[in-house]
Amino acid sequence: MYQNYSNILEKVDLFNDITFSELENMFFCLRPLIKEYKKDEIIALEGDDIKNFGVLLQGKLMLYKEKFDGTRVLLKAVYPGQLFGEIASFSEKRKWPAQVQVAKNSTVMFMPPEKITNTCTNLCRGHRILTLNMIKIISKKAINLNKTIEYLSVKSIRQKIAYYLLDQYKKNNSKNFMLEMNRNELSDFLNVTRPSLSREMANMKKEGLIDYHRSSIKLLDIDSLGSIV
Amino acid sequence: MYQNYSNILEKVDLFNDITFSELENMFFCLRPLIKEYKKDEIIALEGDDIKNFGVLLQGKLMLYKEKFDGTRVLLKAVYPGQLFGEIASFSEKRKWPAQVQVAKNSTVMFMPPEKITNTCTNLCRGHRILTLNMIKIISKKAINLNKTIEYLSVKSIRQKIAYYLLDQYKKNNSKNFMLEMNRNELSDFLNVTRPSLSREMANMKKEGLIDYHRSSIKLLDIDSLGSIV
DNA sequence: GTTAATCGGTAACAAATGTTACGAAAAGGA
DNA sequence: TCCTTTTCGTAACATTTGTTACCGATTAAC
Repeated sequence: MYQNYSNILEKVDLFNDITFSELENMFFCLRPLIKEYKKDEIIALEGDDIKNFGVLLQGKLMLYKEKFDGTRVLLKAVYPGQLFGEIASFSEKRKWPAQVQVAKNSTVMFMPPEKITNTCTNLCRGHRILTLNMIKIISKKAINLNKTIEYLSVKSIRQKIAYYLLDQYKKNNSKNFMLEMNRNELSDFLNVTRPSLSREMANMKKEGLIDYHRSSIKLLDIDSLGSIV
Repeated sequence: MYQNYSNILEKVDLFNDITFSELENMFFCLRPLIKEYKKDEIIALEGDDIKNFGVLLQGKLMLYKEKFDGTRVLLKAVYPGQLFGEIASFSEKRKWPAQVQVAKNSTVMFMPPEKITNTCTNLCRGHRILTLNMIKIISKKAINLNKTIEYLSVKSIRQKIAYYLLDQYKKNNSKNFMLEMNRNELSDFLNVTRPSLSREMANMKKEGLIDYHRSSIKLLDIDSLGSIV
C-alpha cells in the first residue's frame, strides 16, 4: 500500500538512509495514517491539540498565523517531503502553533511523536536512524530560525541588504548572481517596505558598493559591504 | 566520582526522569568528559570544529558572536543545568556557532552527540529517555527562537511593548506585575533604544492604556492593548 | 547619614524609514 | 502585435525612531 508513494518517501528527510523495504517493515510498527485533502481544506486550527506531526507527501500546504483582529498572516509554505508540526508535537503544550490549510490537493502522512522516541522492542536499525534524523531536522530548523533572527536584529536597511547580499555571495561563490526573490518578497523577508529597500539599494549603487539591474546583482566592493555588517 | 555532582545532575533537563543511580550506570557507557575552567578562559572559538556538546554543571558561561570588525556581541549567558552547542553538534556543519567564554569558574560535562542517538546494546531505559529529553530540549529552543522572531518582526515600538506586556500578563495571570528586566535590558530585548522605549511607554500611559512606576506595571485596557498587536 | 553610582524620565533635534503616488520597463496573454 | 498586468524605480512628504544631553529619583557603598 505504500508502494504508490515510494518515490516520494525516498525524498523525505525523516527517512534518509533508510531503504524502502526497511521502511515498509517499519510501517507495520509505526502505523502512519495517510490522508488525502482537497484544496482549501483546513487540516488544523491554531490552538488545536496536536497528536501527530505530519509529513507532506504530495501537494502544498500553507501555514497561517491568526492575528488578534481576525486577519491572518502567511507564515510559510510546506512542500512535499517536509514535516510540519513536529516541533510542537515534541513540546510541552502540544498545541498547533499555526493554522494549516491545503493550497493544492495534498497527501499527508501523520505519525505520533511517541513512535519516534520509543524504540521498538526489536531494536531495529531503521528506528534508531529515524530518531537521529528527527534530531537533525529539528536542529536544522533551529539553525534557520537563528539565521532569521540575525537578519531581523540588524537595524538599518543598509545593514540588512549588505548582510543578505554577502550571504548570497557566499552561497553562489560569485560576485555576480541573480536574486532568488523579487523586490516585494525581499522587502518582506528583510521586514522593510519596498520603496525603502529600493531607495537604499539605489544609494548603495550611487556609492559604488554594488551594481544591479532588476534581479541581477553585481557586488563591487566586498570589503566595504563587510564593514557595514 | 559523579557523586560530587549529584545535586546538580538532578537539575539538568537532559537527565530528567532518570534517577541518579541509573545515571551512574549510564555514565559507564556515555563516558562523559568533565572539565574545570577558570574565569575568562575560552572554551571554544566561533568556527572551531565541534565534537561534543556541553552541559554546564557549575559556574557561568557567556556566548559571544564575533562581528566583522573584530568586536563581539554578547549572545546569551549559560547557567548550571543548561546545555550549549547541542544544536550545532547535531547539524551538518558541526562548527561552534559562537565563542564560549567562562564568566565564573566553571565545571563542564562534555558528551559526544552520537551517544545520544545511538542506543546502546543493552537497550537501557535511561538511554531512551535521554534521547526523548534531547528532542524536547531542542524543540523548546526552537519554540523560544520562534518567540524571539515574533518580537523582532513586530515593527512599531508600541506593538512591541503591547506584545511584551500581554505576554507577561498571561504569564503572571494578573494585570499588575513587576517587570523582570530593567529599562536597559528591556529596550535591548525589544531591539530599540531606551529613550524611545520610555517615550512610547509614556505615551501609552497618557492615553490610559497602562500605568506604571519603574518596574511595577498595571494594565488598564487589555482590549486596546490586544488590538494594537 | 553622606556620597557616588545607577536608573529612569524627558526634551530638542537629527536621521532613518514608512506612505502614497506615479510612471517607465518588463513580462505575460490574447 | 497590442493590450494588460506586474514589477521596479523614484520623489515628496509624514511619521517614527534614534541621538544626545540633562535632571531627579533610587539604590548601593562607605
